[in-house]
Amino acid sequence: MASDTATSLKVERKPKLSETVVAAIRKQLQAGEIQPGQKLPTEGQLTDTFGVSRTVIREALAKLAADGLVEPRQGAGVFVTEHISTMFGALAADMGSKDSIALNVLEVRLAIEIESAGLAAIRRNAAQEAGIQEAFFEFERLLLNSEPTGPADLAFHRAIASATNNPFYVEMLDVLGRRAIPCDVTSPWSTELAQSDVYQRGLQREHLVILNAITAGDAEAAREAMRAHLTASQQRYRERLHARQVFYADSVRAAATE
Amino acid sequence: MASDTATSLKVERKPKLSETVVAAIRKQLQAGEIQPGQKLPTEGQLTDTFGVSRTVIREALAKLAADGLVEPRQGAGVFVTEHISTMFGALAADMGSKDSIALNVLEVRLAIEIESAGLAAIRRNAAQEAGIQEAFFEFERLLLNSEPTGPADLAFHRAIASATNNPFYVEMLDVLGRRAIPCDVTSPWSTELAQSDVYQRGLQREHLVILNAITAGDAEAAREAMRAHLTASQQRYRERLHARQVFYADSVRAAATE
DNA sequence: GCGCAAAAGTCATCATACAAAAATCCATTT
DNA sequence: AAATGGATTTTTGTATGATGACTTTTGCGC
Repeated sequence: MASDTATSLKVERKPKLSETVVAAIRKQLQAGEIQPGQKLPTEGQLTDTFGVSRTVIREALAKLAADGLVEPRQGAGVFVTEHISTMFGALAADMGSKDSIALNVLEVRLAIEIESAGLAAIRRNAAQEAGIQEAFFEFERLLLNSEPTGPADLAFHRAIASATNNPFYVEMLDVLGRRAIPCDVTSPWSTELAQSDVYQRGLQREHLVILNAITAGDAEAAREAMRAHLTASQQRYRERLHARQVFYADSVRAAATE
Repeated sequence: MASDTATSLKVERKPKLSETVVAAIRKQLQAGEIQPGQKLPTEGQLTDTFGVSRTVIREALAKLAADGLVEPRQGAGVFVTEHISTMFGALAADMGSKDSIALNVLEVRLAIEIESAGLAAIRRNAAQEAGIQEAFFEFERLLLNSEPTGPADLAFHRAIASATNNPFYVEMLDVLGRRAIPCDVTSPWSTELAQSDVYQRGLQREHLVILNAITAGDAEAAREAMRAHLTASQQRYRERLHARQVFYADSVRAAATE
């Protein structure tokens, strides 16, 4: 009964065909390959390009329509919705890669993620909960193998946003996360300290608190755990900025004295 | 801009068959006729009970699954999700996808504003605190003069976002607020009930709690007050959507009998 | 009883056909 | 020549039947 998720380390869900199609079209829409208000290829064309039946295509389009990304009109075609991408476009446009901006964006992301953790604790279903656990254990596995954990970290947060059943949370996270990823990933100056084992162990410990709160269905605890995690990440980010500053100062001084 | 539907009083929506089925099943789920974790009737049975093709049934089930209410398992059946938020299911029950999107956006805005209230309590400077107070008393003045308070309400929230000293918060608020404004402003269908004096008095009372918490520098209290305010607004929004639905149903019935 | 294979039930996908609405084309009319 | 109106085509919505994959249950042999 309730022990279904107890021992399920790997969930190995069957990726339904329609979901892959949804992902593909989503990517195209986010890349702006089809402008808002414009018509998508017809169902017939899509069946050809993706090599699946019209049933699958229709299911995928229905899902996109449910998320408000497209809008089918009988006899006319399927059209890209206006407002969504413009919103994200506006946001994504004017944040560069400056550190001060990154900190501000991180702060907005904090707001989004705290609330999404709380909602995930309430609204998640079994599959979504399994998805979060899966990402958690993937992080664990990579950590033991000393492989880069960045993607798994992102996947963990993304799974939580997805468990809110509000598609805007995950979209928001995608847009914000692409610009300012707090933890590690491929920032050119965070190669050594940030990737240390104790550092990542600490991350995982914080993740566990979040995971426990969500599986327990405790929204308040989930929010608090996520807040603690992200404020700690914020702090680590600041420290790294400071460390880089010190490093530069030292190198400048060394160059002057030699 | 968004007033394209203002002059078209009649519902120009063709209710897709699947949407009818979705509404029906949603109502059943909400009524608790099928307990969480239990299996729904099979697709074949549903085709009989609703008198539509299996295509429609599948589309409806896919939509319910997209909202996280049910969870299909190949070879086993379609099961009701364990942790369903009755709130969400209820509010998305019988409205078009457009309103459902608006509610999702509103939910994101809730996340942003809660955190911004907390930050404003900590980071505000004297001028910003004065700005928040000014907006508050402007609302009061308009209320006494029976003038529309919409802009002042928006200004109050904007002043709080501005007091975070993080420009992204106010920008976020602008982008989100332009799409889905929860309070009142110029929604074409919120002319009477929503503008009542007691309604706006209630808003102002909630505003006061927020203002007090911010001026006291109590971030936790500010967040809680803002959360209370916005969830209450969400509730009011829901009720208005429902009222509109009833209105349309009445007008349709009247048109049929005349 | 227990284990295992067969069978039935169920969702996922495919293929085809027709209906309905919109867009386009074209002929008729002004 | 321009405009109007209807016929044709395109495209989504719905219906139907069939097949495969997966899950659950049943039944059989031991």
